[in-house]
Amino acid sequence: MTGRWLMKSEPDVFGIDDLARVKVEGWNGVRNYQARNFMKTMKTGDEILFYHSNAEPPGVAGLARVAKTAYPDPTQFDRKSDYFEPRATTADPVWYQVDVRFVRKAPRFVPLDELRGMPELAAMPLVNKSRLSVQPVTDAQWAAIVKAAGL
DNA sequence: GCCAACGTTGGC
DNA sequence: GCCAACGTTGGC
Repeated sequence: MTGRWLMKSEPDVFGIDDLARVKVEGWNGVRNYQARNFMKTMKTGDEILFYHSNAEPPGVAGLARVAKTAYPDPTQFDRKSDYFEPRATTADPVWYQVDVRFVRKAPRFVPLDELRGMPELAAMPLVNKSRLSVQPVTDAQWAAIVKAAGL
């Protein structure tokens, strides 16, 4: 069964247009255990809603897929990286990433205030003040968002 | 840029 | 194991 997810990214750093350009991106820099654990359960081909956080406005911007399952995030080993993790060793990594492949931009961007107004989404961490940057999406939630976005 | 909400760290 | 202090996320 294909998993469905929502992943947040700040468009000033890496947005849907960046993913469209590079096609495949390693989703590095996740430093939250819950988000990491979700990524570890992702399978190749799982579908991803690409969400723009810290944006004006924030909202769902496009569709992507998991291109490669979880593997150690190399930035954790890089002393010069903001994401350096002193506890991590190559034999025992702490953080993981997946590769994400661009599918398409949303024909219609769906802003957060509209997502908040959709009753199907009331249980989503996204609209419940959670900062969780990687979260699962149920079939009903997926259907509602995909419809609103024209995806 | 502000700051509330939340997650993590570390002293005890 | 508690919880205060601190750091980060992300909407506004």
